[in-house]
Amino acid sequence: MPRGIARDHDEKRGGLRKGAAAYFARHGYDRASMTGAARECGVSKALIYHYYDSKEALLFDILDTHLSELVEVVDDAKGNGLPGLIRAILSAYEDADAEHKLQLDALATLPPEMQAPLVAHQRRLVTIMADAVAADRPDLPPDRLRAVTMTVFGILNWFYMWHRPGRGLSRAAYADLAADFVQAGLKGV
Amino acid sequence: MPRGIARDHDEKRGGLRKGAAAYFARHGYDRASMTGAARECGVSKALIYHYYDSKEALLFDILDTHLSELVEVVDDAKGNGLPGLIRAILSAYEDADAEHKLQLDALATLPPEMQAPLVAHQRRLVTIMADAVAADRPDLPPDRLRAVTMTVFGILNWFYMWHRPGRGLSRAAYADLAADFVQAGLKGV
DNA sequence: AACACTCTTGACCGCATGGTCGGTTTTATG
DNA sequence: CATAAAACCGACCATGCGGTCAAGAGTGTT
Repeated sequence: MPRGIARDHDEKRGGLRKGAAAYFARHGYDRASMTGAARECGVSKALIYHYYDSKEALLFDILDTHLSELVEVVDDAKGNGLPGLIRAILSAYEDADAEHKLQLDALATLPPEMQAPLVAHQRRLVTIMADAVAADRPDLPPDRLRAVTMTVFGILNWFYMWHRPGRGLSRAAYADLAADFVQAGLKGV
Repeated sequence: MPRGIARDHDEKRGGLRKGAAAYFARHGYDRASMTGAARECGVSKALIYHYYDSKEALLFDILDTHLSELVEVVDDAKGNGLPGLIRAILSAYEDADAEHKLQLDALATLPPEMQAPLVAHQRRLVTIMADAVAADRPDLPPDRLRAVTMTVFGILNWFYMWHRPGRGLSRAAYADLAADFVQAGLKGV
């Protein structure tokens, strides 16, 4: 038997994933070229195609890894109530701004069969959040519960669009503000 | 002097703007081809280039028209307080889902000098919203005022991502819920 | 009627892109 | 040490894109 896969195969792949995610997010997935992503990672384009079958497969791996980690974080935090969830999610985005941005504006470009497992992850996040909201407001009918849940995600998902590190409230300070805002808001609907 | 511009020039241009916006939004601005947009509008690609200098110029006109109308609507509604503003914005998005989506994910692809006037419109919207928030909570320091303002925009801008016409709460019902949520939330920060 | 210009088109062009290929180097395994 | 596959690359290819062009049809003005 000849040599198998390199010992650092997974780390290399991870490096490409991270580098490509940053490049894709900065330029927009569609505009970003594989040649550019390769240069950003310091490798040849052909090497990326050694690790990934296609640009789409690379994007899928980026999003799948990101969403899996997010589900894990949220799963661990669901015991701490709605404020705990909000803080956990904002904190998890800390080093994943690129991946998060990609999720919002490139996921839809994948073919349905690749989208499906990613959407399943998203649904799990939504379910956990909805449960946390329902714990505070068990009286809400389903459609209002869903509306409030998506309202919370709107707040969280919008954060990366306006927040500039080092300016204005810190991430942690905003997490506190958002948690307070949501908890108070919940009493008003 | 020979003939001037056709009487229906502006309507034709408006039709292209609307058709192209829908097509761009459905496929994503970068993926969407001018050939496809032309087919959607029932004209040849060359004709679009008769009305617009470039794909970017077309995008600019779509966004500029949309944001101008939005500023107008918001300006008219700013007398009705925060809830009035929220309802006015959600209602204005009613027939502008495509334009709104484009604003969020394609504006950044324009060159800086084309972005500038559009960003100026956005800033005007933010200012008006911030004033409405400050009217309810004049005690908020600037960075918290800004954070709360962007929180409200997060709620509003996320709406199109999860709402499916005919399912769940109606647009108007959600506008009421969002207004209540924000007003209550404001008391908690 | 004659003109000059707009409106409209199908065919075409140069270029950047996603992806491939043949080859060289490296390395785990026997 | 031999070997077979993995790791890696520069050059290449086909396709689809934004944009152009030459030409015809239609129309307000003189």
